[in-house]
Amino acid sequence: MEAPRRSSEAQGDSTEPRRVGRPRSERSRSAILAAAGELMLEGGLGAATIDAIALRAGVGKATIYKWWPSRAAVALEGLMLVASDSWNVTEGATAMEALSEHMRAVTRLFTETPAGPLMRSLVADAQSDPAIAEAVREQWLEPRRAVSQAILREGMASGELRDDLDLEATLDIIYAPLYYRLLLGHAPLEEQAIEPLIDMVRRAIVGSG
Amino acid sequence: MEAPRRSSEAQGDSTEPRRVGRPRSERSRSAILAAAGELMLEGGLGAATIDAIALRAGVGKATIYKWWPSRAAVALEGLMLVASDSWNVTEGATAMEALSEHMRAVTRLFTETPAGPLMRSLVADAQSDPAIAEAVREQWLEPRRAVSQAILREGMASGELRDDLDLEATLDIIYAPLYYRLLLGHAPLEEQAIEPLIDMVRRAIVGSG
Amino acid sequence: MEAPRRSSEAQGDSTEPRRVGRPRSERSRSAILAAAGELMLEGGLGAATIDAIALRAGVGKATIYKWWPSRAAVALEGLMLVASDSWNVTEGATAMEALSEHMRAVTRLFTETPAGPLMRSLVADAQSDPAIAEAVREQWLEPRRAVSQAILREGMASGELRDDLDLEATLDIIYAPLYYRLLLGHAPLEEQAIEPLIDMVRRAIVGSG
Amino acid sequence: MEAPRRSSEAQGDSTEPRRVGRPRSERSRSAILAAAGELMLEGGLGAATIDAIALRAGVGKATIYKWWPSRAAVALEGLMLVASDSWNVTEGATAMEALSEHMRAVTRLFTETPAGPLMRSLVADAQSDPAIAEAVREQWLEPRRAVSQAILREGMASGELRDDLDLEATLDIIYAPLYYRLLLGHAPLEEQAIEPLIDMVRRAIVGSG
DNA sequence: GTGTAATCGAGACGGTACGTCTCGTCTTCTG
DNA sequence: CAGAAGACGAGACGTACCGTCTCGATTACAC
Repeated sequence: MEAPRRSSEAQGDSTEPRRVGRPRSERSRSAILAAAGELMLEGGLGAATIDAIALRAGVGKATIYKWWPSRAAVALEGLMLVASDSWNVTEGATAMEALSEHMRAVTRLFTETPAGPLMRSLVADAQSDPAIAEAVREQWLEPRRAVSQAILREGMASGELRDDLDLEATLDIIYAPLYYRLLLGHAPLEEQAIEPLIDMVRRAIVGSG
Repeated sequence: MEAPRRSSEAQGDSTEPRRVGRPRSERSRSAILAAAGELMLEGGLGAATIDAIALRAGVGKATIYKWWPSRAAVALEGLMLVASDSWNVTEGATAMEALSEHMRAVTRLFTETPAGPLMRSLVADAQSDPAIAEAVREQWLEPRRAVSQAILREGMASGELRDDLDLEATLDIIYAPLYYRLLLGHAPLEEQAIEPLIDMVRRAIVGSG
Repeated sequence: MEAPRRSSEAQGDSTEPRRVGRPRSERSRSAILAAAGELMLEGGLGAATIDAIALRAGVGKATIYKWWPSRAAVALEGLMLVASDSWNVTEGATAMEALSEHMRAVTRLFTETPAGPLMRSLVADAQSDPAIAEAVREQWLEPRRAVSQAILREGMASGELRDDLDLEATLDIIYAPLYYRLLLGHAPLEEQAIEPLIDMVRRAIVGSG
Repeated sequence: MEAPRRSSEAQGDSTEPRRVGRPRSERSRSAILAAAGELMLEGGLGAATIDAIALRAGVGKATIYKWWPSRAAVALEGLMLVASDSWNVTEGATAMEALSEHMRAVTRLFTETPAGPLMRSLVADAQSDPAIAEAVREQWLEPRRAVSQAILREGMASGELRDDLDLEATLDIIYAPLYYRLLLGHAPLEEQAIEPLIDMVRRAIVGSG
């Protein structure tokens, strides 16, 4: 996949790429992302074929392929869109309060927005396409993990958390159960239902002293 | 999906089903499972198409569809086969020792056998087919979780583990990171690499006294 | 195809082939022929698959292949059965009367018995299998043409018919329109509807003197 | 079958069907027709499977199914193509001369071009599919019969032919033997071999006075 | 009666072709 | 000249029959 060739939030690269001809239609872009999200919510992931997205969005298939290299890239950008404003870290809170709220926010994101189906689609496609897997890791997972990592470092510095935490392992303990439940569905993924998971995290990382 | 209509481990049902006609060929069954496993190892999950499995196994496609309702059902049975003897619980060990060894065994299973690719294929397909998701949960996840659950109960009774553990959450803490790493690949899934994860589990579930 | 390996009307070959073991079941043979005829009448020729015939007849497929080399062979024998007693030549009649009645008999055979669908099946299969074509010619066409040929020779000898008839061409003029209508269905194939065809034959072969 | 949804000879329907999108590829159309004809000549009718045609033509199977509803429809259009310029009526000739030449032209068409195999394929398929049968009658048989019918009417008007001819029966006498020999192969279908058939027709339809 | 041997039903098997679907690319016309 | 419309080559899908191959059960003759 190697990431969308272009994306909307042009990350300020000064070398603008020959601005000639008809500019990209913003209408198309948002219609495509919306159609993809809707189809995944309505008919499951299998319903969001490229043909179906193009039809629903009133867009030519080539337009999709022009801007995104694969269905997963569309999903990834859709995910970014949906999740864009849902990663606010609670200010002036303890590390454990911030982490708890973060876990609840991820849960709400997965259950109350198209982010859940979009993420499931991404993980599914990532299993057979390493490029998609890498894009998910680099563009989705790592940025989010960085948020929690900062909280953890702060908590370790303040003495609230153990000072011998393995950061990678701790992040896995925090996130893994949420993705595990999203993908396997063996247990509910709801705000209340994850409190026991938060407790497990607390016991594992708060200083025992 | 509703599981293979028949499987190998004929569970001794006394009402034998009219033994007429040519019996099922054991050769076909094992060739199909073997071909599926090989193809997943060689060419990734995308390479294990039904056509390719049939070709590799020297088998008609209809034979596959006769005994398994979907590609995922083949993978599930292949998984059972590969994993059949790898779930031995360490006898006479503490709960934490047993759980540690269990986590290492799962890790080895995923990394050193076709079980890893098979499981990845199953989870991927489960995202767009609820029947597959249910089969994975009922035939794979739950039986394995039952093993750990027994260990946990024993540890709680003996006082080795906290007596206020939420079993579901504990099981998620144990298994989720392994599947998370298998599916996302953001961190290594090796026997040494998971020691920090085992530590996290230990801190979360061993009595703090 | 090369003709049924064995058929019912055992033509008394003295070298009997070791008459031990269970003899052929007459029940199977007639059930197969009946099922084939019924299926062709009911669902068109496409419905008379070997699988369907075996199912309808309550017979194993192998039993069919044991005694007939192809679906066409079954049809051919079914045709013989249906047509067995319908080729009586009118005695003591003029050649033209005999031929007229013969054409009407063929017409009745094709429209009022399974012989029509059976013949259509045979001709269809003969287009892609030369062996079937040959069997149809040798076992069906030629014997019937011989009947008309005898009538023609007699009529030529008696002076009723022209004495310069080309026999092959005459036989084609007699039979071809009937098969043409059976196979293409562009015009009705009924006893009354073929009177004009009989007239054409009369004009072509009766002496003009 | 209901005939190709569109064909080449666009019959000038004023309601043009929204000319947007990529137009149909003429290359594909002719490659498919050519491949079908070649395969029938080379390997018999059984060799002209849709898979084989698509492979030979370098075309996706869906492209064939998009424009033709069945293998027979492809054959029918191939037949039109092959036969397109072979139905010229001899001008300024007697009716009997015109009919004779017409019968010879049909014979040449069946023996010296792919039209023979194509027609055999069509008739074979027509036996189990009424839609194909109707297409053959309406799109092939009737237009050709109309040619002969015109000749017959003229000949009857001029007094060259009997004035009491039954047209349907006469057309059958003319065409049936040719198709009969094509389909059954009991007698040669060559230009010389059909002279006796032409004689039979002459005797049947030329005024006896 | 008791073999012995061929037949029977049932149905699983390796294949081939079917007709449908989705993919990602290409080609044309329209705004 | 960007983009919608949609045709295209490719190839996997799941189904239907093909003709062959086991099976166990059933005959009937030969001993």
